[in-house]
Amino acid sequence: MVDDRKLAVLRAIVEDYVSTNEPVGSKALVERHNLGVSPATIRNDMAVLEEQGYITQPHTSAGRVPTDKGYRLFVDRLSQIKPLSGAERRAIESFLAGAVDLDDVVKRTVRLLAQLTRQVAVVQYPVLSSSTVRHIELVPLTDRRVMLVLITNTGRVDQRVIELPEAVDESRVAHLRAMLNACLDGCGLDKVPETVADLPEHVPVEDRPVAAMILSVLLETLVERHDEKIVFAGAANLAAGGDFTVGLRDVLEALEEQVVLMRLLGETSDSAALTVRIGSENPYTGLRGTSIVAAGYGSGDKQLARLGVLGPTRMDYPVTMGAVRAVARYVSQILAAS
Amino acid sequence: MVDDRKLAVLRAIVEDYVSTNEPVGSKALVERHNLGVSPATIRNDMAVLEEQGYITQPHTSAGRVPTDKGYRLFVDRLSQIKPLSGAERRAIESFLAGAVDLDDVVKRTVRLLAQLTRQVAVVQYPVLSSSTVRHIELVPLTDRRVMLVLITNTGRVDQRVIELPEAVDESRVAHLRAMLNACLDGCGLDKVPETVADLPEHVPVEDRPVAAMILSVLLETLVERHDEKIVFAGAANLAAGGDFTVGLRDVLEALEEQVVLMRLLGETSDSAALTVRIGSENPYTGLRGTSIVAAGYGSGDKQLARLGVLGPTRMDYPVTMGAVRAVARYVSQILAAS
DNA sequence: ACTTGGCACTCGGGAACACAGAGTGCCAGA
DNA sequence: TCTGGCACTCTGTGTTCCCGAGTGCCAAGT
Repeated sequence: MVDDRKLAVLRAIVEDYVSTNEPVGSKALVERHNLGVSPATIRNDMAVLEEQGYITQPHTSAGRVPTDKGYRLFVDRLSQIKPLSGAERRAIESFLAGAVDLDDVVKRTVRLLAQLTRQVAVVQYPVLSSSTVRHIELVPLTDRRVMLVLITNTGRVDQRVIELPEAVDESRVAHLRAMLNACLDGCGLDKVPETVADLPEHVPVEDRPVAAMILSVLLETLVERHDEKIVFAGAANLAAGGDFTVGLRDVLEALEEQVVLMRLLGETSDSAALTVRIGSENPYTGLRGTSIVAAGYGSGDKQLARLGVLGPTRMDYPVTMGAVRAVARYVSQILAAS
Repeated sequence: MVDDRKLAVLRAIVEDYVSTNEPVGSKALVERHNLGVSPATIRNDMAVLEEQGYITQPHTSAGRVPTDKGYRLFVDRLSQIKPLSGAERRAIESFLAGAVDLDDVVKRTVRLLAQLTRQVAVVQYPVLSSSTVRHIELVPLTDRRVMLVLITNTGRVDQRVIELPEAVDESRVAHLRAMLNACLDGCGLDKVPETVADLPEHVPVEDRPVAAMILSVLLETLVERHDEKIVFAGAANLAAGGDFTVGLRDVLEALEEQVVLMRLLGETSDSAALTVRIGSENPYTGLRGTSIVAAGYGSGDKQLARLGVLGPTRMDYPVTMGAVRAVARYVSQILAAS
């Protein structure tokens, strides 16, 4: 039914359409690729492919365009991820190596990815729950107010100002701080709730309200900030290729909607592998016409979060996938080293 | 030469053009505004205004459109900043009041401003140099590596990982930390360099290389992060109004170019007042056709940074200016309170 | 000196139309 | 199963035409 030549035709159609952005016809196809058969034969194949739903024609008697299903087949079976050139690899490496802290790593990564793929890049901050507590700091601001700073082994720093129920002097704060660090240093963030559960009982009675308040904020911080933070870059690339003159608005909206982005990147996050979501496979309405290529990254074997790019369905999947995979690997390296 | 009625005509043209987005002709003008004269008279006035460069016609025999110079005159002399409604004020207040830390304040502010003005909002993080050191923390990560965390009175937290020239144990780190805090607590950030200048001499000889390293990173942090951080939101609004179908790319690029944004917001930052920069007054090429309305904000009398919106030259200046001013004030309040 | 009505003129934008070109589907023959 | 040929169907483009909104100017009125 779908023999080898038909697959070759589909591949050729995808490749040509991606590079020219115009519906591709049977004649042009045999000219550009040496398929060894005549246009008429191709036409027959195309008719079959269309019936199967892999390609479609914008109007009667125009060339064919791949459908989402066609792209899917292309990605799954017809294409090979294209590795980056040596020069690109070196560029990535040196660019990422210059990062000074986690924020910087993320910022550089997202820019790099955007530039490399000429698409919109999206990077999720490392998920807290798979990291461990490196240090907890309590900084007295006034006598009824302290700042809680949480530092993790991935270099992430979270801060919250806490309004205390009563005035507390420095030494009590110092004591609480010491206690917190003693309990939690090196503790996995997902373990924190159970670890602190009975902590208030080990505290002098008069300190309990304060301790309870601090712990509740600490837990809140862990939960709320869980994986809330996502950054993107390269929105200008959306306006570049002639695609998206319509729908651009929706895409921009989705990009600013952290929740939507989260779901796009994360919904498949059980696997660290390269994930491609094509057009209508996408859960979000405004993102028909866009595809997402994402990969997990993390230090060592622990997966921390995901990153990827978002672009028109009509994108160069082999190259994009290569870039995303490479960047994910390099970021993992960098993070593992710090 | 430019008498009252001509000014009234200019005002009417700006108002009509802003609301309809179509060149406005003499007839429509007398219909919509009761100017008490005939279209022919208006035509004469318009001819003069055009000669003076305040308005122009896209093609011979089309209506008139304000020039940048025309908008400028409108903003300076013909319009009154429109205060927000009570409901809007309350909404702002409650929305900003929910912020938990500085990051959150900034994030909420930028979203609020974007939503309020239906334009792209831009907020610069408070400039470090006008804040003071609240606390400095050194966290040992490994024996040759510490994390430096700098907390300011505005709630800003900066972090840097430092590679030490030699192994250092906890107690030495604790000692250095104590010393740093003793010296710098409450110190204005702009005063830090001179304050720490002779610090290494007060340190045991064997600690000097480490101390010097830490101080140099601290100074770097102050300088580099000086006012580097800017966030924006509402890019989707660009695609909304029919403006910008062309040039959108440039605008998006500018938005991601921190440096450009900085200059746009900051170049007039000597004054805390409301600043409007219209179209070609703008230093950046890609931003012809866009205007910027910005204001300084800060706690108390100290100006910390600037915020504003960026939109098409054809924007509703009175409303936008009102919104920017109001938000700047509320943010200042919130920051002063924390 | 300013305002007004009248009038001829100028464009831009939309509708109607024709036409070339690319592409298809189908059929009969190899 | 492939191929060449042929008739057919579209889209996109260019042309022409016309309407309407708007202008500039002039001469007359206040």
